[in-house]
Amino acid sequence: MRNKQKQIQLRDVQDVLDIIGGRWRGAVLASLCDKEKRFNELKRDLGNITPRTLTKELKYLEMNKLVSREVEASGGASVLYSLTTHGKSLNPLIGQIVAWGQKHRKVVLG
Amino acid sequence: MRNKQKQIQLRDVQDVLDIIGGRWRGAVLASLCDKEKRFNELKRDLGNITPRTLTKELKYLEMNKLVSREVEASGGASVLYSLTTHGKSLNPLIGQIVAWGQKHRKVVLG
DNA sequence: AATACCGCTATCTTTTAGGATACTTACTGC
DNA sequence: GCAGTAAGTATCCTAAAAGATAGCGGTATT
Repeated sequence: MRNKQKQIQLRDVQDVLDIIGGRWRGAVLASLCDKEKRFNELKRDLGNITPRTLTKELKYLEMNKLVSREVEASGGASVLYSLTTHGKSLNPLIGQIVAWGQKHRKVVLG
Repeated sequence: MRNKQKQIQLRDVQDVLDIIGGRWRGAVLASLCDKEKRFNELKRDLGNITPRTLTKELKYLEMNKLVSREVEASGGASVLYSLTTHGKSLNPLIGQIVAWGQKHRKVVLG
């Protein structure tokens, strides 16, 4: 049983790393933590992500219920991406990641 | 300034995800959180990782001072991999990852 | 001497992620 | 009606990650 538990944990770790891993997903989420954003705003924010990749990442995150996409009804074309409640629950996790990252840099460089 | 801060955070997130990200690294670390292990023990633990990949991941983690490798002097060939102090500092983070992962599965499936 | 396990390394192939670039549709303002 | 911006799609290409498979040097086991 102990072993089964462990297997589940490993699966959890892999799941989560799948979600926030990769070159961009974590960054997209982190950027949306700040506030909701539009497509091109995100694009600028992330520096040199290509639209193709950004689209894919956003779709993936939507599928995983972390991000919601809403078209603003009236006015010009404008789509808002924001974190869902579930997505927001990642916030403390990302906070810890950032904190550890800063510590890590010191350890490796120092 | 606010924006610069944000840039730094994004870099941190990406750094960390580089380390614990990918298909296997997080799982290797999580498995070692439990206790120190030998090569084949890790291999069995992780299910279907190939030796080639496991070797590479372990080397990477060693380089980043997260894992230490020690050959047991006497007796049969036996190598112990364990977390360094720095590696252990990842423990709470991994704990949170597991916790969030479990919650996430419920949200996505439920 | 034969078998078997440990800790790998080597080679080869497949899969995947992601970049580059161009194009499209829809609306706004002039 | 033309340019500009937003929000993407479509197509093609490359590099890197990881899988499959085989083998090797050592030890210990019988």
